[in-house]
Amino acid sequence: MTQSKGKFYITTPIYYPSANLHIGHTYCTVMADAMARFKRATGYDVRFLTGTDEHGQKIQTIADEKGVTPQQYVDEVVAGIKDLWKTMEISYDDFIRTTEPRHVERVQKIFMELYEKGDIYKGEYEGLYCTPCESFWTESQLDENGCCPDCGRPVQHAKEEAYFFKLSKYADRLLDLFKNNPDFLQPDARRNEMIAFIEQGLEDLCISRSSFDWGIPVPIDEKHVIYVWLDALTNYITALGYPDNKELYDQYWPANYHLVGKEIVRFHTIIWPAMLMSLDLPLPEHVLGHGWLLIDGGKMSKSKGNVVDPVKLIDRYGVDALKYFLLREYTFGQDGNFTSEVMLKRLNYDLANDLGNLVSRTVSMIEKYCGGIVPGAGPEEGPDADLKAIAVGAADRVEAEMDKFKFNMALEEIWVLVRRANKYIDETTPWILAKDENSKARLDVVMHNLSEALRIVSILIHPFMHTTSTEIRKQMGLWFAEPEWEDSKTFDMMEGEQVKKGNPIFPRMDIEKELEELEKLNGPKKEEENIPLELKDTIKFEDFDKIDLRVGTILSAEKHPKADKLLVFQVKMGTETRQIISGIAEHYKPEDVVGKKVVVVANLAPRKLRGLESKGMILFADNMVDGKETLEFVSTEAEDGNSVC
RNA sequence: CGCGGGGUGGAGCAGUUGGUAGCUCGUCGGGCUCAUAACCCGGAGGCCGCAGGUUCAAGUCCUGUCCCCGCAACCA
Repeated sequence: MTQSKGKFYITTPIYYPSANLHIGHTYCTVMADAMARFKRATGYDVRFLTGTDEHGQKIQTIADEKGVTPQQYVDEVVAGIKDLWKTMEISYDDFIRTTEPRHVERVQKIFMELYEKGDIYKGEYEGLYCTPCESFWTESQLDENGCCPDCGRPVQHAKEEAYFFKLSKYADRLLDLFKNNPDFLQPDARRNEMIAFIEQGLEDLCISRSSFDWGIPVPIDEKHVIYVWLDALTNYITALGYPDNKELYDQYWPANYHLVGKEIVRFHTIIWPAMLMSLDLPLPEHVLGHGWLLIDGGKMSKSKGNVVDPVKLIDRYGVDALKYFLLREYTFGQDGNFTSEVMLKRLNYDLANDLGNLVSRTVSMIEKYCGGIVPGAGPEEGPDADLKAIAVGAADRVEAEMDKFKFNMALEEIWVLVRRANKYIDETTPWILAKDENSKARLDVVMHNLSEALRIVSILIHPFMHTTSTEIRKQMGLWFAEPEWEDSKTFDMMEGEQVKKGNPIFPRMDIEKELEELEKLNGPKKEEENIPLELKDTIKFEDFDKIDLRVGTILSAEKHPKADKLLVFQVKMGTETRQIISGIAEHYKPEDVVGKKVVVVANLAPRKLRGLESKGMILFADNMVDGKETLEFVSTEAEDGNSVC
């Protein structure tokens, strides 16, 4: 075993269990896992942490809707998440849940530490309050008339008691952090964003809430619960036992890498460091913000119905295929497009054609020409030297790329070797050598060299796809030995192993057919099974009856002078003509809608939109055509002013 | 002048500190038959959005400009 090169602490975000995880979460976790395994393989003392962030109003609301307690609700979802990670063979060392007593207690201690330092104070969340909306607004959020941006009614100055963290106090030190440590946050582009954010002025952070109670109680004030920042971010140290059981903490903190999505970079590079500064603790060495997986160029979202479920892909293609694809296809830090076709192609070309086929042809030939026994080394000829050089040097190149978190390049380096080995077969033409008894010695050398190449490949891919690695080693007669990273830097280790042909490690797929299958898996099947729609809360008939729907005719329409997305309509409903504004400018030109008969919510409270009043709401149906969203009028031929029921 | 990302051969992308423009797929032609109709070789195809500037030298730095995409402001 290699001597330890030191500790390596890597974390994923703790995920919010308000829904099942999608491929984006999987992506992040797969990267962290690959890095953790790679670091373990190369001799580091690794700690890999993931978990779930389980408090907050949203969870409480969902649980209420489902008629269970928040704890029951998160227990169920989290069990599912752990199952997924188990299926995906994620090698985390610890899984922290923010509802666990160890976390709750430690967060409260940390709260007290900050409080005693004087960095938490009880203040008043002061703002402009809209009573009907139960919302606070800042000056800049108000509409042009100084009224509530939600309902357009006047707001009052109001105060609500809350606890604050003195974030502003650390602005200068945070700026220094970014300016003196260019490696702290990567990719670079994000750094400028953060600096700009700090320079525009940091406000103290409200870290408690009294409007809901699903959270960790503020230790000195039972009316409040600790809000997400202090609760969630601290998981990275509470999981290590800070502050009361510091053995692991002393061993692993500061984190080498926090892996996070680009949407939460700010929390991890401003709020989190500020809290650590206040606690007088070392800061994480690096925060890496990865990009998003986009579907058809847009964000994945439930409402678009384009969420990609990793479980379906794993069921069909296997864990290693999915991991390989995610790590190979995308550039760290950048958004990437996910489509089934791109994935299937990648799997076919790289895994089936290149790697799978290489294993298959090599094992076949050893069985056919060498009685299934890997021959020993022999004199070097022709392309041997080149193959050896690439094979033996691959590990260093992989290490260099992995140090930069370039998973795609690291895998590419391995595939350079895979392709070189395929080429080597063509160059040495073993099937011709086999025809001549005099070439037997050369044939043996060729088979030996190919076996070595595959042995090295099996070691190199182990951190990324260990199941495949194991299968290759099984077929190559190396089942008895654990892959050791350092062994990938030496040639000529094999002799006498008994190879055994198995099933293709990655069967080639018919992409057209697979696409159809995937389509079936996601699409119309639902209709047959009559799966209930995901709906808002059920309302009573009396509630529905409050809505007065009327038929109207659009007399005129024009673009809102001060807004891109809004159209201003004059709608005639029987005796009355009134102004209604809708956010459909991206879908309709004003001249196309004049004369349309529409259904209007006629008794909706008026509201100002960008300065103009809208009295009511026109109904539209959301329509997805070829992945593009359009809006269709809900129309009728009935007379203006008549009610719709 | 709200914030940010991006514009590189037909498609999708890489391009580190400036030094002959790469990869995968597709396409055209060829080779091979050990292998999962897989593998290997070769060709065609790019004024690196546009215009200036710095430099011996710029896709790579600077300025300006056009276009696309997120987010935010407004989608009752």
